[in-house]
Amino acid sequence: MSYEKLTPRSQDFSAWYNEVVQRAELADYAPVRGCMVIRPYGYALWENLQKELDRRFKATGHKNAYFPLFIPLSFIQKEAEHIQGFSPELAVVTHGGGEPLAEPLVVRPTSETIIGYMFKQWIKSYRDLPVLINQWANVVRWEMRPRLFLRTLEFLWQEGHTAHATEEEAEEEALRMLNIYVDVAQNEAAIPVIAGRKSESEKFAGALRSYTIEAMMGDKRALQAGTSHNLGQNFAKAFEIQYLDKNNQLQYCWTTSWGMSTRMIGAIIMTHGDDQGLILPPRLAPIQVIVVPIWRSGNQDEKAKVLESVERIKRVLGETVRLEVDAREEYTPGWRFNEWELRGVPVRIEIGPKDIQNHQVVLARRDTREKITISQDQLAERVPALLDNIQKNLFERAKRFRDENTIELSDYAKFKEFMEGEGSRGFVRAYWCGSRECEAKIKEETKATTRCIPFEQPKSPGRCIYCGKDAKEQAIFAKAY
RNA sequence: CGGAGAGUGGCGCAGUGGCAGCGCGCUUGGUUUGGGACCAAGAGGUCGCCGGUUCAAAUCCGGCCUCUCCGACCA
Repeated sequence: MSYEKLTPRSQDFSAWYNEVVQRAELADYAPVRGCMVIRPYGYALWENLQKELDRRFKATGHKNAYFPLFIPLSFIQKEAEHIQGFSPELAVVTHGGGEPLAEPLVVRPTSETIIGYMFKQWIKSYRDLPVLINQWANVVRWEMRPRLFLRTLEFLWQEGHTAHATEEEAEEEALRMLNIYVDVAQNEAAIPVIAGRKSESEKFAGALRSYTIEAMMGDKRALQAGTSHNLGQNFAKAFEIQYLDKNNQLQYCWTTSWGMSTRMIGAIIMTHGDDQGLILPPRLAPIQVIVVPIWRSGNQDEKAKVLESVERIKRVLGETVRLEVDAREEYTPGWRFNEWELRGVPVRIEIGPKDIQNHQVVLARRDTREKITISQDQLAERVPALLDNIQKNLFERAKRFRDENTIELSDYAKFKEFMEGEGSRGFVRAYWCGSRECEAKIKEETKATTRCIPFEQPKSPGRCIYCGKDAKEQAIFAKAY
């Protein structure tokens, strides 16, 4: 590990981001362009996020299953908008076992089609509904410009797929799952998000309506952190997912799909990190507390006493918090402090000869880098409370940052000025008439896209920021990842 | 696919035709340890690939490949 300082966030955000990902050992570049290796520390973070999502999916009645990686090309082509949206980024297998394949196989970019095909086999009656399925999987999209965690050719995610008897049920499901994403993003990842509907041009290829949660990153750009789609009957019709209702009438199902990916790890890094490196929200941090013992070398007695206290700390906290000890003698305390700050551990416990003497420890919190000295007797009470406090603080801090960088505008000249130049100055809330033309013009002229039409809207209607015509709703505009 | 930059020990770089180097990391020994310690001795390289020029190429010429960053596209 090098001694070199990270590139400051303010100087070059993407250099900072790449350095943090690699030096914190979250991930590394793979030998194939656009592919990455998720290292144990990064994977542990993903597993914690998975647990929180999975728990909520199961609590709302969903069951996990697994569908194949390969999809017949013809499946993808069945839904018109779907193939249009995905064909540019498909990885296609043309040979197998040394022979050309009769029909090329697509490596799944998402699984609506193959799951739709299976739903057709499984669903016959209204009694079979709803079908509530989730799968944890990898998917492949041949992206032009990859970026660690945010956009890689292969990524990990969960994709939920459900089938319902009525439009209302499907709509309710899509919103229910979006709310779970809001909950996980805000309460686990400490990332404030704006929930809303995607515009027609930004919605999922083949969906009736797409819902999204949008977050603001540390460079004020927007990141889509999760999506949920009401697919209407589009896929049901393409794959003939039909059931007989109570009146013996054949009906098409209403389906949904929803996903959250390893991109969330990128969101966590870019929302909370600082010039020292990563800052992980306690609830998802693989290591919540790192203990750094300190002693003078050659003083065996002192070392024994310090390590004895460390054992006591482990006994007191080991059951309730994810705790590790870094007792490496080849690194000075200062080196270890920096190392664990780079890796984003929320709380550090420093314990050395002075502390032993006074029966105390030093707690250093990662978010504010503040140090507090407490009695060892208070550990069991103070450490979990501190973790909670950090979790809250991270969320509040990120929310404040987002709100400070969100502006409501009604004048297009001001809008343009706000979006001008490289980088981003934040989110704009503005009335928008809903037309594709205005949206496209705005994008062309400012590089800002509609991120979502938030559920929370002002009471009164207004005038479109671009064309000035009547507009029922406001949209969030921003430069996005 | 357009624009920019880079490929030389694990990482970061220097090296404009003549012995392949520096810093960090790594190994060993010793001294250290409350905010990125120090000393000493080591290990580690077909200089991205192919071809050409030359007595001689990391260096010059031609071609190719790869990666990163910025744009178009996207979870």
